[in-house]
Amino acid sequence: MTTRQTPRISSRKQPQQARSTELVAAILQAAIQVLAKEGVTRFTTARVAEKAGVSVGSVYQYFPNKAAILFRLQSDEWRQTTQMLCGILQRYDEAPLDRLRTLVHAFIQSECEEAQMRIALNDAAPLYRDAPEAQEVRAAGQQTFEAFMLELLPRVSTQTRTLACELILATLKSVGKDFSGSPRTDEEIAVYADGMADMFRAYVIALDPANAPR
Amino acid sequence: MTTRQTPRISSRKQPQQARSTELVAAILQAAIQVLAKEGVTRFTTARVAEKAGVSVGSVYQYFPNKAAILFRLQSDEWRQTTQMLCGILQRYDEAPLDRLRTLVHAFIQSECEEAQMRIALNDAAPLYRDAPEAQEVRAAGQQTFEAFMLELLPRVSTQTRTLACELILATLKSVGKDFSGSPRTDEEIAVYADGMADMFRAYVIALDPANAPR
Amino acid sequence: MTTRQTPRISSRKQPQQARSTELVAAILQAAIQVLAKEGVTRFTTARVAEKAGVSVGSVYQYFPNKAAILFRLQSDEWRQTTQMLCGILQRYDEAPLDRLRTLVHAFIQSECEEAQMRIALNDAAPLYRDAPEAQEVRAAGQQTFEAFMLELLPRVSTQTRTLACELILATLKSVGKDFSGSPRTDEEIAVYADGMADMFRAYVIALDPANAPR
Amino acid sequence: MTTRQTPRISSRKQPQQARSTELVAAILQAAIQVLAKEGVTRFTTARVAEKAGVSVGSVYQYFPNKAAILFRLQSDEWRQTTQMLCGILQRYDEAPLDRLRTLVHAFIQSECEEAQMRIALNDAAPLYRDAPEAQEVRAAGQQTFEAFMLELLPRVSTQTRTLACELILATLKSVGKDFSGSPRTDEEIAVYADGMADMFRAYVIALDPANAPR
DNA sequence: GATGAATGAGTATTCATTCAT
DNA sequence: AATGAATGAATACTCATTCAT
Repeated sequence: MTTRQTPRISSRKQPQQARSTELVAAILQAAIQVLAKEGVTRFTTARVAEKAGVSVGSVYQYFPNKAAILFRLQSDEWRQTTQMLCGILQRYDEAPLDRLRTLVHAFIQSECEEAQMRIALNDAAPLYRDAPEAQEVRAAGQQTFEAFMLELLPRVSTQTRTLACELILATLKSVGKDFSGSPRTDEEIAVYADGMADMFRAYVIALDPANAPR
Repeated sequence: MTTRQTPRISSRKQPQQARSTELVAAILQAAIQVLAKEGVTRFTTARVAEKAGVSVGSVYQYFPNKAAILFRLQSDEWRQTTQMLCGILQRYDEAPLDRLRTLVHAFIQSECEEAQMRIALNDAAPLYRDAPEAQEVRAAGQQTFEAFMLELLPRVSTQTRTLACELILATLKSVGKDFSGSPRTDEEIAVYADGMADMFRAYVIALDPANAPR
Repeated sequence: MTTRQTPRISSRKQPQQARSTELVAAILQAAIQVLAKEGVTRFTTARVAEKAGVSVGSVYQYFPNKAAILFRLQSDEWRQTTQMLCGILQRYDEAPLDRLRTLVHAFIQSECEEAQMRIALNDAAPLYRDAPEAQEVRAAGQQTFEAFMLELLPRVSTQTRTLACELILATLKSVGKDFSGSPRTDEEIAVYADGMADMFRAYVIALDPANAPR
Repeated sequence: MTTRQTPRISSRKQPQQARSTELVAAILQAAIQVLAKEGVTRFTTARVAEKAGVSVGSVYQYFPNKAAILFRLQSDEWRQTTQMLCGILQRYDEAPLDRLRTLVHAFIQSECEEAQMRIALNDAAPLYRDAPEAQEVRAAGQQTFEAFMLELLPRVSTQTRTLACELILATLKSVGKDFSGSPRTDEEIAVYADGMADMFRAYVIALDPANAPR
């Protein structure tokens, strides 16, 4: 395997002034639009700059390269999703399996929003996937979910729990992505999410029958 | 959304002579290598031709464009996988849930083989995804699985069964792809496949408890 | 000026056998169709061969290169036109100026037939223009016309007559080509041809008033 | 007839700064040289860029495609010629038929200048002919000539005058082009232009004998 | 003679990135 | 800091022509 370049992807500078923050926001907004409207293959820095109403130079002032913009878009999205999911998982007043169902619904729904852009962003994965920063962001959300699984499956071996955790998260993520690949109605989304929640529920109960409703 | 072009992807000519078949094979082999070694972004017809030891012109003699090569690679793989899975699903002497477990193992394992190339091929999806030919190939395998699910869940409503079918296939496919994204040992593969099979099993039993072992 | 290649354009071999003659005819017919249907830029030997139902190799058996096909098309057309015009000019029972008018009509009309192909053929001129053979063919028709002009302007100096001859022929040819560039109705063709004939008539009478009707 | 594409041909950006204007000029100059030296078939953006001493990218910064360069060359020439001819036609102190003669001389002469390049440019016509912008430019010059013809043939029916106008302009243009196809001495040019002017003169007088000298 | 597979130079165009202003 | 002109490597695809069978 030839060494493939994995350029640095972090922002070139931390925009601390209001002006800069606005600029970065404008660039990201423009990037989202270009991505949704033109697809990955036509996602160019020039187009982003034009849409953002700034010069290419300015884009390169805040992002070291094209991949960095895409990566930023992706990690912002991960951050948001993670936050949302963590919020749901920590509603300790709801039964764990209910929270899981709620989470599945929320996740699938959010995946289906702006699907066009998400597909394009996903298509762009080869451009930023190999960057080390990408790994970190992805790891973050896992923590909370592991805590939740501990709550759900306290009597199960760590190994089994970890596997269940990985499996459910992976399913949520990949199948959600796959599902959102085609346009869906709210009805379809609800039905699909319910199905997935049912599957997770059955799995969790199978792992520890104590989770079965009395 | 601007109209994105979806070029024809079918083979330019059916190689009926031995010579031609070899050539096509050489091109596809070369394509696999280029894909694995260089990744999608560096997957060019010129590189494929060079690796195959033929001229670019010859590549274009058998494939109308770059996407067609990738699509061919993908559909060949789909065909193989589908065949394998169908073979497993039709072992009527084995208990259905055992067959499902076998299938999961076989699938995950096959996904992890040549992972490098598969990832790259997956990354290339935007290039052939929209082609009509792609839809057809994908639809083919679903038939057999639906028959199998009918065997497994005969008492369940069609709607529910269809949903379960979709869900399980999607999970297999997407989660399998996701899992194979990182290098895995045989041990890891076996454990993961078992976990997934457990999940499917629990789901199926939940849908129709008659599937539970006595 | 860099030396531009002016390859030989004559037929590679004189097809003396019936079979060959048919082949050449088929190729030329196909060439006409390709030219009319696809335009110069898409006029390729492969397309001609396919249309003619022969192999590229066979095309190259009878024509040394692509330009030769085009040149042959052109010179065949010149030959035909020349014959037609000579026929008209030699109707000694008609008044010379009437013959000239008839000739103009016939020429403009013939130019407007198969205009599509003629335009394409004209566009292809750079491909065969420089060939020495092209000169010869063009010179042929001039003879007869000079004879006719001598009949028409016997009392005028050779120099003047030659000039008039050149001028009228050039006008006929170029303006005819230009006029046939746009699609025309029979009515338009007749009117235009009449105009041109009027102009030539006035010119001829001005050169020798003896040509004026009494 | 298959649809042939007709790409946009207008300049990509208006060069408002001195630097840019120079660049455009350099590109056009280079284009003229390449055209004259190599002919249409070897007229490539790369060669133009190299001759101009700029990068291909820069060429594409100012011209959307190759045809646009050729079209620009052609329309610049049309503009110049038109201006010159209009200037001559509006010398109201000269007799109309004298102006016509002057015009013919000027036109033929100008056609014979840079003939090499003009031929090549003409050969390139298929590349820009179909563009809508081309139509407009060509229509412009016609206005002035129509006005002149009205001055010359006030008593003639509109239809006849329009025909004469078309005919004379077409002859000027096409026969001029044809004549300039071969290299010519000043002497030859003068003689030929005189011949053409004689022909026009005779035609105009025939249409309205009032134009005949007393 | 006929075939048509194979060749590979040639072409237009794009786009990430830099850097002088 | 901001600009955007300039760069030029890279890429998909075509097509005239040859030549082994």
